Amino acid sequence: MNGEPMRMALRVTKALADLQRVRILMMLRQGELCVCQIVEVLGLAASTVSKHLSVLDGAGLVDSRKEGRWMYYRLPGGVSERPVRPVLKWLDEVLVKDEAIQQDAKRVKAVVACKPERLCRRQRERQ
Amino acid sequence: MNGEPMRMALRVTKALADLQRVRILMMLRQGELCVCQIVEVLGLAASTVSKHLSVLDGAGLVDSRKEGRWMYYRLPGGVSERPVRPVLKWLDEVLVKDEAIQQDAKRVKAVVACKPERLCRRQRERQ
DNA sequence: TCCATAGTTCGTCATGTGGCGAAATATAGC
DNA sequence: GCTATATTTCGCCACATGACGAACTATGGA
Repeated sequence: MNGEPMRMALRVTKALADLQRVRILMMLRQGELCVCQIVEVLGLAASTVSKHLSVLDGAGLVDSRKEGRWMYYRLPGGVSERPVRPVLKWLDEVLVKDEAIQQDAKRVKAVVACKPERLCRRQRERQ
Repeated sequence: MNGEPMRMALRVTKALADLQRVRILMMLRQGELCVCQIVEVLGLAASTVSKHLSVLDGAGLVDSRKEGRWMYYRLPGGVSERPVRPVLKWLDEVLVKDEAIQQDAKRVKAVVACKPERLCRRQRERQ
């Protein structure tokens, strides 16, 4: 069984081949976020964001934990970090200076200041 | 002007998000190859391979030179290598043990033993 | 137990991408 | 210059992917 490495590698590269997913990964540098927080920053439907997160998860690019009704995602750490570490490091280096990424970072700061509960209510009321 | 880094990064990740293009990059570790040699190993139409190469080129993942009627592609070196070096290194590490990649390597060895002229003739006659 | 609600899954649509063969382009050799 | 030919570009088709809203699932609190 060794067609695995290629399948793994492609899962990672395909996961990284999308603007929104890269934005999510960069946002997670600031710490774990729940889905509604990511939704708030990206401005996409929750279902869309959830799908993106499952793709990132499938590629081992995020870890997650459930806390009550909230699902928190974070960059992988420890053992799970190993295989993807170099790619994430590269992305980080390349994108540090990206304007849009810096803007996202600001919005993340604002968003983590709210409790997820408030965010979710705002999102519901918005439509 | 600074939305550039993201556009660059996505060009790279999208270029890497395809099996055939990854195979090509791994093949080029053994040295420069002309299009017909790559066609021979991948078993795809020349037009398809050419398109893949232009995507890789657009992402800065290959350099090229023209020699007569033949176009040679190689992994980037020197200055052009810099921005993508870490990703290529990662890919290399992940895929060293991949069976399919090792098989490709063998076929590359066989193919570089022929002169491109012979290869091209064989490909023409094949259909 | 039942309701409210965060997140996921499903169905659908528009767009993007990879494949091919045919036509176009560029170069070597006559 | 003309012909042969390696590669690229173009037009087309089939399939993958990202977006949404609706339906579903699971969890906390009344």
